[in-house]
Amino acid sequence: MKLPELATDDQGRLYSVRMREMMSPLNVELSAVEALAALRLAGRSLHQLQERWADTHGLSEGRLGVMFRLYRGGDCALGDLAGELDTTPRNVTGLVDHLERDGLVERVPDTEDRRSVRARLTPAGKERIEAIWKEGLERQFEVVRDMTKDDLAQLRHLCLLLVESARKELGK
Amino acid sequence: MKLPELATDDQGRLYSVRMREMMSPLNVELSAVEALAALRLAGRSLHQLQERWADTHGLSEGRLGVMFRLYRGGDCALGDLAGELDTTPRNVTGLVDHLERDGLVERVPDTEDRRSVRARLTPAGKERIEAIWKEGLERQFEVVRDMTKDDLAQLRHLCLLLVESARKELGK
DNA sequence: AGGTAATAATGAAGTCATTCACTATGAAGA
DNA sequence: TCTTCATAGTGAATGACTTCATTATTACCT
Repeated sequence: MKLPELATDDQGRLYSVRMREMMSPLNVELSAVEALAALRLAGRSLHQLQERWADTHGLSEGRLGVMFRLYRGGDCALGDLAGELDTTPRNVTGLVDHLERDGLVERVPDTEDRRSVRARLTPAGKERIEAIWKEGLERQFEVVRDMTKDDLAQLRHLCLLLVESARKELGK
Repeated sequence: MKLPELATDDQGRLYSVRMREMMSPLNVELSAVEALAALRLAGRSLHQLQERWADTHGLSEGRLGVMFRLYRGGDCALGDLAGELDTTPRNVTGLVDHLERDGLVERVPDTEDRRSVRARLTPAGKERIEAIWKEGLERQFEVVRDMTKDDLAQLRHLCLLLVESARKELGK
């Protein structure tokens, strides 16, 4: 997995040399293409980082997300978990299957709605997440070491703008 | 798949209401966590958008990436494809398997290095990618409609900074 | 009440992507 | 040469995630 060759433009901003070489003959406006490609690449890179770290604790990014949500927000119906974690109900079923098999989460029937199944951290699960979440945070700080708070706020804003826009497209 | 509730802060920037509610009792600096979560969310949203669109043309995001690379850059050894598409050689094998099964790409032995296998667009594959790539571009423009060129350049830069940083972490 | 439609979770089947192991080939050095 | 080591692609196994279909419950509606 070779890194894409990056260079700095006249405004001091990074760009992918290969992408510009490949796309410029097409004579189209590149800023959108480059930004979206960079975002996808960054997303994949962060995903890999998270996945690898989670793996050292016997978890995955998705399962970690479930556990952290349960730790911070208390037990929760599977369907609601799907909404909050931005994934499908079917996928949550799989993640919880795995966590349950490992004894970190248990399924609890919902007394109010018998269609529902709630997920809850077991004592072992709580212990596990308490032991690692601070380290996870540290790793996030590490990866943004070179960025200012304002950079981060701007990045957040631009990403959420895209989320809104993508949602609009997806909805129709 | 319920959307996360977004609001605007005092600087006019979007943020996730739920995330702040869940994280603020922890009393940690949120800008990194929020930015990285937003980026991952945006990445997933764009992925979904691409995947759905590609599917209407009988493709997937990954297979589309392979085809576009072959279209713009000519035929290419599988391993090099992996490097350029930021994925693993094994994954490229799978994508090319699928594309070959569909008659869009063919494997060609490399005369210079008999270990190597090169991928090449078939005439049908070339026709397919020529028919759709402009529409794909239009869809990208659509999704960034609300953003200025400078926004996009800044987004690109910040994302590539993160890519560099993540690479450093991954490398060790 | 009784029938219809929405909702919650899951089974089935498939793709993408990863890691590890294996094979075949190439390259470099004693 | 021949031994060793690196490289290219792929098989096997696994996990995440998706869509579609199915089952169970709940809500609605007249």
